[in-house]
Amino acid sequence: MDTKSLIVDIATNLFQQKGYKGVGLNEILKECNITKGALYHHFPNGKEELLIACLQSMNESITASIEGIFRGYPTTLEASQAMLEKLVDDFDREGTITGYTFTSIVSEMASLSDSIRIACSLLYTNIQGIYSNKLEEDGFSKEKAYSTALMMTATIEGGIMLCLTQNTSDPLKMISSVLPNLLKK
Amino acid sequence: MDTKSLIVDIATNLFQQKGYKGVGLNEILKECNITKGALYHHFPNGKEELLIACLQSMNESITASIEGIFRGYPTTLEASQAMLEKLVDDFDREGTITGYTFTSIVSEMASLSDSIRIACSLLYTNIQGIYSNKLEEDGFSKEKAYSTALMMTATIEGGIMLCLTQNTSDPLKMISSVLPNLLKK
DNA sequence: GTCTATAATACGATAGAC
DNA sequence: GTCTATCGTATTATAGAC
Repeated sequence: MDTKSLIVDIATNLFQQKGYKGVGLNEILKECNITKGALYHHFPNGKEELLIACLQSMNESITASIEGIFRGYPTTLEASQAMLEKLVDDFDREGTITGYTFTSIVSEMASLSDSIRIACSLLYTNIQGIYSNKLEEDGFSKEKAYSTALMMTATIEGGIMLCLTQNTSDPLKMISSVLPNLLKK
Repeated sequence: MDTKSLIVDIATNLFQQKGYKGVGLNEILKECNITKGALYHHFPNGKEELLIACLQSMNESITASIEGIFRGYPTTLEASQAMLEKLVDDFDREGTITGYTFTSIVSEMASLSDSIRIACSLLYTNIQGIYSNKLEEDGFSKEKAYSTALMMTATIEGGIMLCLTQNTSDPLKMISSVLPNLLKK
């Protein structure tokens, strides 16, 4: 594996856990076992350039992961519940949720950097698009699919926040059990 | 107004906008027009003690604000839509949402400090309690009221995140319009 | 492409005068 | 109760050797 990918992988993980300002370059370098010279060779504009590379990487892997799950199930309800089950398992195993969104980065940086805000926005658009397409396959009208997909995105995102805050996966479990009501035509 | 309250008020605002790590002491001091000596007199344990005071202050004012709205309307639906309308207005006017939650602090600090995580958790519990009580008044069963209140909390929280990311109040408007479905018995 | 060494600045926190 | 001055450390970033 090349150094640049290694940096992006490790930094991505750290940013998701502690947010952008919560991670120093030294911490990244230490986990990568490299030095400043190497990092600034691959990312001449420093930390913010690295963050944007991480956001793109997350965007691709998260979108691919959700698409994979949604291809594997016939209906939006089944796919969504499988996805939520995965999130619950992740949380119960690791005590945190990485690989679904980057809430901590959004809320921290949305007011500070426009280019980062837009990169985050793109991810939500992609996720919502996956939901929306599947709902249309289920027979929802375009409008109803759009509003339902938005509700799903917001609910799951908020549910993750509640899990992190209460330090239990119960909120996401509850959301999964209530999902059939949300997905009624 | 005394200095301690002034510090809490200004710091609260800054923390909500930029997160905990995103705000330096110097920025707070400058806006307060005081110096380090004054701040450390009122908060001997420094920044983290100040944050906890801010969280308590936010908790009280947010809870009181939502309770006020919920007292003023006969049903959960009407009260919730009034609350969402207020959030939308705030966003359209100020370009950001302060005074409903502290998402940025939660997601940033949940993994780092347990005492802060718990302080954040308390706010969500309070908000959810207000929703839940009103739903029981509406005739919901205790269980149904609980799960519906959780959905409301998650959805609105996620909706705020989407607004911040997309830099538009549309997600919260859409959530408000879909709310009647969520609040069906 | 990676290293070491260093710069310049910002951070949170403390001591002591008034 | 508020000030000034300072400490020690962490921050991002750069220069130059190899």
